[in-house]
Amino acid sequence: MEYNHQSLEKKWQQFWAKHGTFKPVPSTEKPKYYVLDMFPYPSGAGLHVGHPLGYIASDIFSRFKRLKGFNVLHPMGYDSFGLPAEQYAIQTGQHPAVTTEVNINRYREQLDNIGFSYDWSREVRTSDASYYKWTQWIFMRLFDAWYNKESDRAEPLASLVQHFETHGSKGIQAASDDDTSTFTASEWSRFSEEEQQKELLKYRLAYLRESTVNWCAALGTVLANDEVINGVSERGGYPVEQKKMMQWSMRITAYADRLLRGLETIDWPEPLVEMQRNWIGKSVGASVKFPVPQIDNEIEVFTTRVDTIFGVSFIVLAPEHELVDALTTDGQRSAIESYKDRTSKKSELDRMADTKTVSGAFTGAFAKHPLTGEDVQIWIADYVLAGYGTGAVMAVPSGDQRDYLFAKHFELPIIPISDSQNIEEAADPNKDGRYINSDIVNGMTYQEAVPVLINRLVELKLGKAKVNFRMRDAIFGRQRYWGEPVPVYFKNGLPYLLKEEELPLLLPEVDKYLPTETGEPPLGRAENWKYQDQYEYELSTMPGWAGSSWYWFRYMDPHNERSFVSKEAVDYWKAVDLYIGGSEHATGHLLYARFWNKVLKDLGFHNEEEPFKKLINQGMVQGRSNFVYRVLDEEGKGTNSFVSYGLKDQYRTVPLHVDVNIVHNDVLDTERFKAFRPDFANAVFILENGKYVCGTEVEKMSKSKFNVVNPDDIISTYGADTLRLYEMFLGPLEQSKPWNTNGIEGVYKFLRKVWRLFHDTEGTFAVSDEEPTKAEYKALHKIIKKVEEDIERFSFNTSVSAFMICVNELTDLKCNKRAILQDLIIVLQPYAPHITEELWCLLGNEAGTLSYAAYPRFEAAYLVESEFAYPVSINGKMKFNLPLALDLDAKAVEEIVLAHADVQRFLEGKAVKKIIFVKGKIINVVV
RNA sequence: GCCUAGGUGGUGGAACUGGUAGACACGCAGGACUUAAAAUCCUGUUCCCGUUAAGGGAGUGCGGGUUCGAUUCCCGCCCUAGGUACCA
Repeated sequence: MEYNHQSLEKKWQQFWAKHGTFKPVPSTEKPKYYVLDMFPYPSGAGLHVGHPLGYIASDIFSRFKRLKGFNVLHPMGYDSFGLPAEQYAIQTGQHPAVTTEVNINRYREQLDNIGFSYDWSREVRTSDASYYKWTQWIFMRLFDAWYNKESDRAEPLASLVQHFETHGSKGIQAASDDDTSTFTASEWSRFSEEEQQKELLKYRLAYLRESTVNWCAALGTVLANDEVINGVSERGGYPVEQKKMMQWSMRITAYADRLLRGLETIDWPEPLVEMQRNWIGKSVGASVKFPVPQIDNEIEVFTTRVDTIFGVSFIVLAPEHELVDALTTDGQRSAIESYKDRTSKKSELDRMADTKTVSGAFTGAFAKHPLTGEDVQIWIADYVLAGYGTGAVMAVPSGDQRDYLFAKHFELPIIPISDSQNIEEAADPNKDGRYINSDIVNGMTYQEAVPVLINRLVELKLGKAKVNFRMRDAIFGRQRYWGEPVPVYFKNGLPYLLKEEELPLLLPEVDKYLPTETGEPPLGRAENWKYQDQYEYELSTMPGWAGSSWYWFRYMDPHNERSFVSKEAVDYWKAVDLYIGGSEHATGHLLYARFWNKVLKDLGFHNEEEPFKKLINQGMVQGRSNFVYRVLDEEGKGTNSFVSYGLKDQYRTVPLHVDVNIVHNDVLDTERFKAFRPDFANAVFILENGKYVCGTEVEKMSKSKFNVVNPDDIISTYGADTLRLYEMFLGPLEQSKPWNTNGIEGVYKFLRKVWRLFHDTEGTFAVSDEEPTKAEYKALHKIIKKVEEDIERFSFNTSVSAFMICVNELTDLKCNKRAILQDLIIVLQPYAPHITEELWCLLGNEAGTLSYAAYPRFEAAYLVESEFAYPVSINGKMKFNLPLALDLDAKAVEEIVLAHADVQRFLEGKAVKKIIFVKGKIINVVV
C-alpha cells in the first residue's frame, strides 16, 4: 500500500477526538506540564499558513512532554470579543455573536485538519456568558481591593475601611489618586455614605475618575496607550486626540515595581523583557521644589541628575501645566497665550515629529533656586510633556542637550558644573569629573555628591529621593457593544457593585450597534435595561484585554460554576510552563495578564507571582507575492501578452500580482492563469526555456496581494504531517520569514521514505524481528539524542533535517528491523503524529497508545560516538582526521597520534614543541 | 538618537561551550529506469585559477585585534529588521 495521507490523517483525527486521547489524566503521580498558545481572535478571514506556526511548535512540545511521562495540559480557546465582529455588525446588522460563532467554527475546522493534540473539552470563549461571568467577578475583586504599600500587596477594601474607622487617613500607605483627603477616625464616621464612597474610589484597584484619554472619534471609543501607535490608532490608523472623560481605570501603577522585578525571574526572550522594562520606564532620581514667592507656591520638578542642580539656569513648564496662568505676568500674558494657542493646535503627531525647532515663551515669573536662593526664570515650552513626571523640569543647559539648545536659542546662561565637561558645541552629560561652581559639592565625584545634595534638600524640606515611572494606569472602558458589561450600577452618581449571585450581567440586545443620538455608548440603546428597574448600569464595556488577562486559569478548571478556578486545580497546575505567541502583545496582553495574576495572588486565589514561566515568540510569517509582467503597447496600454521574468527587461511591462496558488516553484501554470481572471482568458505568454517564470516580493500576507496560502490547500495536497514538518523546517521558530511553498516536496518525499521503510518493493507491509546491526542502532541513537536536545532548546528545524539524515541512512542500510523502526516512530510522533500512529498500529500496537508510549532510552548510547575522528592539526594547519576510540586517555591518544604514519611524514623528523589538548582531545601539534 | 536581534552559496538555512564552514532541503545540470509521463534512484553543484584531472588560491557584511586555530571572542564601522522616542 502506498502512503495515502488523505484517508490516514482523517482516520486518526477522528479517533483521537472520539477517544479523548489528549485529556490530561487527573494524576498526582506524573509531573505536570502546562503548554499554552496565545488564543486567537477568530477573524472572518480564517487561518492562513502563518497562524499555525506557533501552534505546531507547542503541539510538538506537548506531545514530546507526554512521551517523556508528563501529565500535559494543552488547551485552546478563542478571544472572541473584539472590534472586527462589531464593525461587521454595524455594516450588516448581523449580531456579533452570530459572526463570531461562524468564524469559530471555521477556525475549529482548520485547526482540526492540522492534527493538534488539544484537549477540546476545556475550550473557552471569552464572549460566552459562562466565561465572562468570571471576568466580571474578577473585576469586582479589583473594585473591592486597594494596594497596601506597607505589606506590598493588594488587600480587600475591608482592611482599608477598618483603618479609616480606627485611625482615619493617618498612617495609611496606599497606592491612590493624588487628591486624597486627610481625615480623622471620627470625621470618617461622620462622612455621609456618599462621601465615604467617593473617598474609597480613590484607592480601589478598579476605579472611576476623570482622566485624559486617547479618544478615537472614527472608532467612537477610547484606546489604551498600547493601542495608539505614533498618534494614530493601531487598528485602522485613525487619528487619536486627547480628551477628558470619566473613565474606568486599573491601578496597574501600584504594581510597577513588582512587574519590573518579576521580569528577572522569568525565562522570556530578551527583546520582550526589554520592551516591558521600557514600558514601565522606571527612573531613579529626585524630586525638587523651587519656591515661587510671588504666588506663594512652589514648582515641583523631577530629575535623574540632582547632581547638576547648580547648573540650573531656568525652569521649563509644559504649556498645560496648572500653574502657568497664575505665574504669568501681565507683560508676558499675550506671549504666553499665543504660545499656548499654537501648541494646542499642533496635533500629537506634529508635536512628536518636530523635535528640531526650538520654541518657548517666558512667563515673566521667577522661582528661587532651592540651594542658592538665586532667581531663575520660568519658561514654558512644548518639549516638556505634561504627562510625564510633574510636567516641569529644571533646565541644566550644560548637561542636557535640549536645555542646551533652548538656552542657546533664547540666550540664557549656560553654567559648567564639572571640570571634565566640554560644552563648546553641545551639552556634556558625563559623570566622570569633579564638580565646579557647585557650592557644597565642589570637588566631589558623582557618587559622593548625590547623597550630600539629597540630604540637604530633605533638611530644607525642598526635595527628596524619588522613583518615577513612565507607565500610566490602564484605561479600562470602551464605548463599544461587543465586550463584557461592567457589573456596576450608579446611585447618586457613584458606582456600586452588583451582588455576586446577580452575575453574569448579560450583554443586552440593542437595535443598532452605534452610539445613541445623545452620544452614549451602544449599550445606551438597550431598552428597560436598569438595575432593579431604577439604577443606570455602566454603559461602557470592558476592553479587549479583560478576557485574556486570566484565561489560563479557566483552562485548569473550565466547567466550574462556583469559582473561576478551584483551589485544587490551581494548586496542581500552578502556572503556565511554556507560553508561545507573538511579540506584538509585549506591552498589552502580557503586561495586563501579569498584573491580574499578581492581584489574584495577593487576594489569595493562588500562589504564583508570575503566570508564564517560559515564553517563546514565534516569528511572523510574511507573504511571498508572485508577479506576472504584462507587456504594454506604444501608448502604454496593457496588451494580452505576458513576458517571463528573465526576459521582461526587453519590453515595457507592468507587474501584476498573480495568485500564488497557481504558481509552482515560481513557474506559472498558464492554463490556470487564463481562468484566474476573465480578461486573461486569451493571454499569450512569452516564455523562457519553455516556462513562464514569475517575479517575487516579500509582503504582508493579504487577500489583495493574492499571496495568502491556506493550510487546508497544503493539507489536501501534501497532508497535515507534511505541513507540520515543513513549517518547522522553514527556519528557526523565533525568526520572521516569508512563506514559500517551494521546497515542501523535500519534506513530503521524506515521509514517503519513512513509509517505505516499513514496506517491501511491492508495497506490502514487511518488518523483520532480527536483531539490528551496530550501524542501525547508531543511526537510531543519533536521532534520539539529537531530537531530545533540539526540542529542549526549541530548535525544531534542525530536528527535521536530522530525521531526513536518519531515514536516508536506514534506507541505505535497507533496515526493516522492528526494534529500530518502532523507536524511530516514537521519536517522530510529535512532529508527524498521523503517519506514525498508523505505522504504530501496523506494527501490532494498540491504537491511541503511541501518545503515551515511553520515549525510547538508548541503553547502548555509546554507539553514537564510538567511532570518532580527531581533527589534528600541525602548526595550526588542519591536516589529519585520525579515527580513534573515545575511551582512551589523553596520554594514549598522544602516543597514537604521534606514531601515525601521516603525522610522522608531516613532522619530517622535527621535534615536537608543544601538544595542545582541548577537553582531552589533541587539537594541535606545534613543531 | 537610544534599546534589542541579526548579516553565511542561486534560495531556505546548518555549524549546540573557539576545532575539517556550507549539514539538510529547494533549485539547477547531467544520468539510470520507462514507449512516454509520474514516481524512484544515482552523480555534480561556494567562488576563482587549472581545457579534463591532480592540485592551488580566496571565502561567513567591512576594517583591525586576541589565538596554533575565529561564522563563533574583543574593538571600530556599515547595512537590515523589530521596538521606542523631546521621559527631564
